[in-house]
Formats: sequence, C-alpha cells, structure tokens
Amino acid sequence: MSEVASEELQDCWKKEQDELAMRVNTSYNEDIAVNRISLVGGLDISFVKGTDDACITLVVLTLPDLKVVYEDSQLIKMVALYIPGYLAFREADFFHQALQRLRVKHKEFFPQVMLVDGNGVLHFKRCGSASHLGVICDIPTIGVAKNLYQMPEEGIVRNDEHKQKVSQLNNKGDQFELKTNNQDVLGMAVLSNNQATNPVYVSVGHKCNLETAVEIVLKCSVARVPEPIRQVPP
DNA sequence: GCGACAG
DNA sequence: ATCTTGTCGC
Repeated sequence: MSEVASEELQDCWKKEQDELAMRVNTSYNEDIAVNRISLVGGLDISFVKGTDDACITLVVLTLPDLKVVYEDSQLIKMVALYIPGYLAFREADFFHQALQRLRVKHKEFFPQVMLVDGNGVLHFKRCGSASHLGVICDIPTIGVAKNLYQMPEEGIVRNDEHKQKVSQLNNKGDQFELKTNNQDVLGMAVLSNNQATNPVYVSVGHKCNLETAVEIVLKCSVARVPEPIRQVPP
C-alpha cells in the first residue's frame, strides 16, 4: 500500500506548488503554432492491478500522421499517496527522468509539446500536473483530463447545467468553456471524437494558449483520448 | 463527523 | 489507477 503523505510533506507540496504556479506561462508561443509542430509527446502511467507497481510511459508521435517514433517505458514503485490536487507530486520526477533520457538518447525526437494525462491550469492553484511538469522541464505542455476536476468554491462543478452542455456536444470539435465565477476561462470541454458521448477536459499546461492547446488535442485525436496519451501496447 | 476530489 | 459484456468499427 502507498504510504500516507504526512501533513509536513503536504505543506511542502503546497509551497512548491505556489512557487511553480507563479512560473506558469499561458500565453501564445509561436514555436508551437499548430502548423509548425511535427513531434508531439505524451505521458501516462498505468498501474499493475491492485499494486503500487506502475509503468511510466513516454511516447513521441509525428504530426499529422500520428506515427510512434519513440517509446520509453519504465517500471517503477509508486510510494506517494494520491491526493486530488497534488497529482504531479506522485509522478513528475519519473516523467522528468524519462524526458532526460530522451534528451540524451534521441534528441532529434524531443517533442515540441507534451500532452499530459491530467489538468494544467484547470486547478485550484492554476498548477495541475501538466503545468507542474511544464515548469520543471521548461517545455510546452497541455493538460488532458478524462474527468472534470471539480472546484465547487469557484463554480466549476458537474451539475445539471454542465451535463446539459455536455449533452449538446455532438461532433468532433464541439466544445464549451470551463469558466469560474469570476469569468476566468480555465479550460475547455472538447468532444474529441464523433462517437464519444463525454468530452475531454483540455487546459493549458505551460508555454501555450488554450486555443492552440485545443487545436493540438483535436489533431491528435482518433479515439476519445488523444493518441499520445493512450495506452501503448507492450 | 460526512461527502466530493485529475490519476 | 483497477474491476466489468458484448458490440461496433478503424
């Protein structure tokens, strides 16, 4: 079983998250203008049944043809407890290492942008795991979550109004904004596939703006979950 | 105390 | 994250 994160450790995490949050960049970055991107990376973690053993996978795909050109899988032992809001602290180091290996081994495949399984600024500190990773590695990232991370105190909730909007998404590319009570747009619910009934929740991770993020996610989507973060068969 | 909470 | 059936489709 995972170790319990002590309150001391959580305080540490909070401080680090505050510092990282100040460094998140959500502006337009010409380097990742959609038509210039040729390599997109993806990061995901899959657990072995009921254990704390997990496989961290980093893949790099070409755009627009979505072919896998690089894959790095590493079996690891997860020791940190999962606490909603602090997802990045479980996995960021492993992802960081995977990116370092890529930089050393195959620099030519280093992606212009990474898709991360989780949220970017759609987060109560505006620093979800995608942003966290983007800042530590100093690379553009996009957060893609399969479920809405609710923030009741800011009005981001899966209520009837939300469900109503979701039911009106019919075609690939249909989307609606995820707005706080202060009218801050933190992310976009995007239908990534014509067959899907549920959207994915896209938010800026780092060094990118929301429009670009959504466009890239759509270009990478065949199934509901964008190709770079889908499970790659062993 | 309870519930709700990306993966 | 994981457990789960059959069904449809690239």
